[in-house]
Amino acid sequence: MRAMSVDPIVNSLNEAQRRAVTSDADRLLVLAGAGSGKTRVLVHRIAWLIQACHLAPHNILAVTFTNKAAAEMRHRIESLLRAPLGAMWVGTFHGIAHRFLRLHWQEAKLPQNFQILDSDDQLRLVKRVMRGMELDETRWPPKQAQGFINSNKDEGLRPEHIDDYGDIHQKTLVNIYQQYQDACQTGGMVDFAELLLRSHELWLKQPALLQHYRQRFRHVLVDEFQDTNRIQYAWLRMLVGNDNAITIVGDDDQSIYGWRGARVENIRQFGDDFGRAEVVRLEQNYRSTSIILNAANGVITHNSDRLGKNLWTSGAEGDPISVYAGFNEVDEARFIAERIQHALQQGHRRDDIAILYRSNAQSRVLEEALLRAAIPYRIYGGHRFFERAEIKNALAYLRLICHRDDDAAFERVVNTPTRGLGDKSLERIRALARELKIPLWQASLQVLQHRELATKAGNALKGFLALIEQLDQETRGTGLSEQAERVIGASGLIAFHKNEKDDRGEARVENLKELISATREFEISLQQESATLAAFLDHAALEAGETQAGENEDSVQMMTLHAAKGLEFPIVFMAGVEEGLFPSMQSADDPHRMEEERRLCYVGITRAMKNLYITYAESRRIYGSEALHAPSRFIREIPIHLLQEVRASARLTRPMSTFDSGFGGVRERSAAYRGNNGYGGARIQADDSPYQLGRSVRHPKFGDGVIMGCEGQGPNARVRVNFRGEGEKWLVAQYARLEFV
DNA sequence: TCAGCGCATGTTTTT
DNA sequence: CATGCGCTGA
Repeated sequence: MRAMSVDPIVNSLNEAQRRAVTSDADRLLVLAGAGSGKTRVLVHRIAWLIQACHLAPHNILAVTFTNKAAAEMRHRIESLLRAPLGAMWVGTFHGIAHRFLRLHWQEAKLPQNFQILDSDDQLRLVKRVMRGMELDETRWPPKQAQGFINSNKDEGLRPEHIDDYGDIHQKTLVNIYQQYQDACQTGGMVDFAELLLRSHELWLKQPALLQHYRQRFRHVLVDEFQDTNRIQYAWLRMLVGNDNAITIVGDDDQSIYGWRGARVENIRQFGDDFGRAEVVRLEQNYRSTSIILNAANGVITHNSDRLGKNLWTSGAEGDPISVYAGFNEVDEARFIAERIQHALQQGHRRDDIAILYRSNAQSRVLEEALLRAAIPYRIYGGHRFFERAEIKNALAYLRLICHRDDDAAFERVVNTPTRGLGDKSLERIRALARELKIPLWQASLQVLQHRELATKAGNALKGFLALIEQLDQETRGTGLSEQAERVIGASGLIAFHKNEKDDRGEARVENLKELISATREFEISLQQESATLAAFLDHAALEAGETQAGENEDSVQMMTLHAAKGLEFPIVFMAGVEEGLFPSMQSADDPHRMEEERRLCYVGITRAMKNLYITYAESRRIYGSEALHAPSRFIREIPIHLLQEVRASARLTRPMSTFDSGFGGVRERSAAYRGNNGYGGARIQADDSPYQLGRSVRHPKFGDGVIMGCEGQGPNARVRVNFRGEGEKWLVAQYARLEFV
């Protein structure tokens, strides 16, 4: 390996990138603007450390925020070096902290088989603890308590470190935190924030261990440093110490997670705190046209709190940014769908196009518009695979099998599928568990022993305990996938979900089957012997699973602005760019939050490579009622010569011109708009086919529905109808006997 | 045990 | 508006 030339590592880099990659500074801060080759620098620097500085992969630790980023980084390093890097640690903060805790469970005072609690499990546990404290859930929202616990852990604080100011409210929350923590400890459970806090404390209390890792990790590299929170910062600080090297890469202008504890200040603090750092700025952008870049710069310069950086490109100027004012959100969506269709006709791939929005609630109308235009799309976000209820149920069975004391799992499935074990019996078990500070499983055994339950409930409980024991014994020594298959089969979950009356039941059964194949894939991806049930459960908890249906199909990408960070698309639509929505209303009063909104806008704009469309609606239905919003201040912050207003088709005259009125002047709405049917009506159809999109129809068998699409003409036309209850069907017009209603 | 009702609630999200 | 939750009654 050493004989290899380092040329490929540095040749393709620009001057700044090369300085960053080859720097011999112990503390290197790379301020990397959007699209400036951030990941590239990180990847090449690691390769450089290995090949030019002869650092063993074993001595390097690379930390990211998401599993996806970690996987991508490893992959890119390996393909650059053309060698696998088994010994190098690349992972998320949480993944790495977890690894430490697994290796040193004893020193960390955890049971060997401790389990990871995801936020859903955590909330349930918080609720349980609160019920034990007899707190009124309306006065003390469990979600808020959960947030309190997590944000304190993220700050590195234990209950005893929190000052309650003698305030009852605060006192109660601290108390909940304490009791929750006790419950975690007895149950051998660790939540996400705990992974970091615990491993930080582990080093604090075990200097020898810390020393060992300091000797091992000579160089630590961190991606997206602007997203680190306090505990992550402290964790890094401790691991690096005074003698090791650290490279951090980040962009203060892309800090959009302040609301969940990320501290941009960490970047600024880095220099002082770690000792003088060399700073390299990456300002040349390789992604976007200069118009898009200048727009982004125009917006972000309105923030005062910046380290300062100016992106530039040597590339083409490109097309102006299109701004469209929809008269309502349906019209806005219609416009977007129409433009997408146009782009597709020009030969663009659907994958090249993204629609970005501030809040998930916006996706629905957009989705409907794409559906109507028959454009395949994919929505990022929402529930991921391992977070789905049916999957969590199945996993709970598996968790109980390898860990009887897992109370979260116990609670979840003692009565799922329902087996006649009511809340009263359960409460008795919980009470005993609380009293004796023992897990629910053991409490159940005792309750049974003392015959404290009604016969029916008692038998149900006995049956449940026996089922778990039996499955454990039967599947001992069998492979993971076989075990999963057997357990899911015996749990009765399949029948349970099949019987659900919604049409969702079927999908759930499918998901359960997919879970079994996920265990198979897991076996294949690891060596057989390390693919244990416990390992799979960790995997499920730490990687919620990107698996989404239709992932491979070429489709338009829809996601929130947050979810878009780190991605790029030739064509980007930013929808709902209105005051109150984006920037969000709840950020209006706080200048810091307003700056974060602006950074979010900066992130959004810089996702676009060639074409950017900014759209907003003059009127939008929000929470049932209609709201009139002014165009977002962010539009005004873009230099006006970069913008081009897209006017609605000639059929209607706009009541307000975006530019003439100086944004947000006259808000008069003409009667012509009110009269239309909510489908962007007047403008949408010139079609003489009776099967118009959105039209309500009735079918003798399927009942009422709405036309979602139409192919062909005349009697042979095929019509796509979304029936209430029946879902979507394709019908041939001449046989369908559709009635218009 | 489960359906049905009234009520509160309503950004952004990874691990 | 629309969803999700807790509580109530059969």
